[in-house]
Amino acid sequence: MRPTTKDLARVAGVSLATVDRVLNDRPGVHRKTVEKVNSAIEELGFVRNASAANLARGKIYRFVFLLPKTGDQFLGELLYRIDEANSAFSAEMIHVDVTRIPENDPHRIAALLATLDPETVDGIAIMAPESPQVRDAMLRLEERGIDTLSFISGQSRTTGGDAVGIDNRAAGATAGRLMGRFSGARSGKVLVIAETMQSRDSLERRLGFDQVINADFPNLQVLPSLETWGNQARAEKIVQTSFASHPDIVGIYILTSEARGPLQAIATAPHENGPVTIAHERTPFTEAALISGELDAVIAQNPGHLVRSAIRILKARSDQKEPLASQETIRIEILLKENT
Amino acid sequence: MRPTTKDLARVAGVSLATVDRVLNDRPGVHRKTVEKVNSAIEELGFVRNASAANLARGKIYRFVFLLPKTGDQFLGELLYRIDEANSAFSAEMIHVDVTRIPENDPHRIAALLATLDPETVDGIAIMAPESPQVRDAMLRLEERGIDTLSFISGQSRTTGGDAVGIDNRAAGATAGRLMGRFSGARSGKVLVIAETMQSRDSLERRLGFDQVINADFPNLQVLPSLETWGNQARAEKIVQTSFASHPDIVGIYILTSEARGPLQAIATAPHENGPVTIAHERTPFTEAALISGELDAVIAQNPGHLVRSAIRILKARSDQKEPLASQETIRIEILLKENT
DNA sequence: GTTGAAATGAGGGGCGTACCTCAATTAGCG
DNA sequence: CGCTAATTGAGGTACGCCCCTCATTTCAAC
Repeated sequence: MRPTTKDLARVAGVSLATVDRVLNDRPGVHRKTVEKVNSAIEELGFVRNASAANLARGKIYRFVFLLPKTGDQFLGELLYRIDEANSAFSAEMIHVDVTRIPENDPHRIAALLATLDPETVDGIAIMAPESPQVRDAMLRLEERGIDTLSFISGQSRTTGGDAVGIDNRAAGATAGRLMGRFSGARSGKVLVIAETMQSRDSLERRLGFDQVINADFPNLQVLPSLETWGNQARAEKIVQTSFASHPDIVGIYILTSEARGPLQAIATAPHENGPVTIAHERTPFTEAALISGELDAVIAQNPGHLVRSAIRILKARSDQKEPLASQETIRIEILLKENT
Repeated sequence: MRPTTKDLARVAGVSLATVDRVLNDRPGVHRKTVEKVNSAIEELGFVRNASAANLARGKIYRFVFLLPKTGDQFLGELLYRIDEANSAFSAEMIHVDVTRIPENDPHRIAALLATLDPETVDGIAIMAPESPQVRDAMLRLEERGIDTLSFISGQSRTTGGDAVGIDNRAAGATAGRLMGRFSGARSGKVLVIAETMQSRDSLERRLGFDQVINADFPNLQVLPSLETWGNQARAEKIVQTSFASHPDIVGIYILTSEARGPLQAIATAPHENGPVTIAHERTPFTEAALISGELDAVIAQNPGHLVRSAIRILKARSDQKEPLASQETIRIEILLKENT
């Protein structure tokens, strides 16, 4: 039988009321008494029954995911996983909501954050490009008692709050290592394609990529990043131009989470050499491309894990507990045809 | 406010007692009445409060991990993660125990399984080489109401029960792909080192490895598997002999979860070419070897994830629920220096 | 209609904890 | 010593559900 508060009271030689006061940090307990209870906890190995506590409290966890309004297949995957988690965690009194806002409108994001009510929301995971407005709004939310979390792409890690997502510099470096090793002894140029290089994430990936290539693969020369701006026609044009002016392209690195546009552009552009092609994020499209051989490797982060991790961290914060660090580290996954 | 059983009773137009009968599959309820309650559940989106239910039931989950008596750093990691999970899940009334048995003694394993009492144990995760005795014992356990799970290395997947672990053929294939790509255009031989090839896991990995190499990398020739039998002196001898008789070794694949012995053997044996070296499982040793460059890649499965996944699956089975498939799939991880 | 079985209702006690009130005891201070 | 403040105890109610008992109603077969 597991020890209960009754056992604690007995062993500590105090009343249930006092045990309760100590367990819940209520005031008006003598220092000595607190210690008596704490050593009884030690002695018995008492662990509070979370179910009973939450039941008594009537505790419901209400979390929000703030996501971009528009997005690619990766975002779709996230939405699906949030939905899935919502069902799975419902029995544990965890409810998750999704709010979507144009991601390039930091003012609107900040405004929305300002309207959140601690009575209605316990915590929020925010996926938004770095901006002072958002960062400030997050800080103010914390002050008002709503936990915040940078989700995937985010505010700089120095905010104090946690962040869920991969280290993009390391992800870029991983892509760089694969690019270098996969292209073997061949010399030539490497094309880097991004939707935009405005974002911190893209910059970090590029940085990591360049570091590895420059340090260990002098046979490769990384070209300036091409930006598609999410425009297919433009993507095809810039890719075509690149192939034309660089006949010695041996590698292509697609920074963007939506690899579809660039890959289609590459497929339609005439080129040779079978360049090594690496992209980010597992989506139905990249998965198919891996199988077919259009892609040689995909650097990914598990969307389901990202979502559940964010939820667990917010829950732990709400419970004033430490999350299990080892469980909440998002791995930089490397997907090949064989381990997809 | 979340709907409770009271709301269900009201909406369905029945009493609390009947709601309870339906929710817990108790007999003596008319088909029509069951339907009334079920549609009320639908209508309200009722989800049973798992905390309250478990509290009322006095439910405690007691699981056991059956692990080998002797093992390497990977086993140590597993033990640590089990301990960690035990603390983390304690508040949710989940208790985990570890029992260790010499893994090559299927009779003793079967005997131990036969002694388990459903009053004391709800489920067990078993890490043991495939054997008819163990498989039968598992089936009998299931009949007696104790859930069983093949853990990491296991009984063939056709047992009916779940299994937690990676697809070893795919893991071997992944290693093969990396070996092929990393060795570039070079031609030569590939050394395969295992502790033993007796186990199903080793065979499957080798199979997957060979398939990929044979299909896509005709420049590589995979040598017969060397077996160290867990003996360091022997490991060094066979590695040395291999290097001596095959001057053109361009790759080394260590099947064994303990890469330490083989790697040390390789380090002490004179060789050239800087062969591509790939091993399995992340341990302090393989991690260091990745950083130092002694290893080019590691194929791994996350020990913490394995442990928690096993626990969650056993819990779900105990609750008669479906586990979240996407969360319980163990990924075949590829670790490079950059994403360790 | 009678009868027996099946179905349903009403109600209570309990799980371990939170949170509240009020009384009782103790400690500290002048 | 008396007085106030600090500390502690006792007890109750609640949370949502499980599980049990006993009575009552409904139904179907005769």
